Amino acid sequence: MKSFSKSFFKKDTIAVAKALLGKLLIRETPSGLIVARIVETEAYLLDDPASHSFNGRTPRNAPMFGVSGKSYVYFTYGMYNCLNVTTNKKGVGEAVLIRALEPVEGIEIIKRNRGNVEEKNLCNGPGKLTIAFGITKEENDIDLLDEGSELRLMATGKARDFEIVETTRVGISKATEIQQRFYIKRNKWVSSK
DNA sequence: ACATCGATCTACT
DNA sequence: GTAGATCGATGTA
Repeated sequence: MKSFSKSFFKKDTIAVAKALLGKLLIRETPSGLIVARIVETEAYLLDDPASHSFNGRTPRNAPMFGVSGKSYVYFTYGMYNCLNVTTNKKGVGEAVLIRALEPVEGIEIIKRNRGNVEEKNLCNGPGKLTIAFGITKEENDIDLLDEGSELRLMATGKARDFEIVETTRVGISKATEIQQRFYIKRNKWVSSK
């Protein structure tokens, strides 16, 4: 494993959304470490009507307009949280939504957090993976590149060994034609929809 | 004050 | 495999 360079997330958001596939999300919990591989992402750009940042900066989406490489956690459906990684320069409101994870380590903790669900359903959706990782608005706007963070990202140091599928995004009512959802081809941990 | 937005689970077929 | 039920936060008027 190796850390990311700060500049990694300043690249254009679509490139980051693709580059995040195969990278590791790490969570420190009181009961131990959880590690999972990112297998599905979506890019949300500044000029995108489906993006929270489309109508400008507000208290909720402020992390998207801050520096890159931080978390943006938002609450949806009155019961779920979703995790994004901020991208691009300060002042440019863009982010990548993490949609699905493949458990690598700490799967017993994930199972305890998720309750009685099938193994493949543990982290195959943005609301599911935040439950699995115990992520709430407490984890909003934290530095995902700092090794001291309880939630952080790591690169693997390995070359990419999978193909990326590009398709339309899930669960949005605007800009549904934009193909900015990316996932690892033939990976069984990708969300079903 | 009110309209808009969206992920998951359950129960059933 | 799928239809239906579930709610609160947000932003604008």
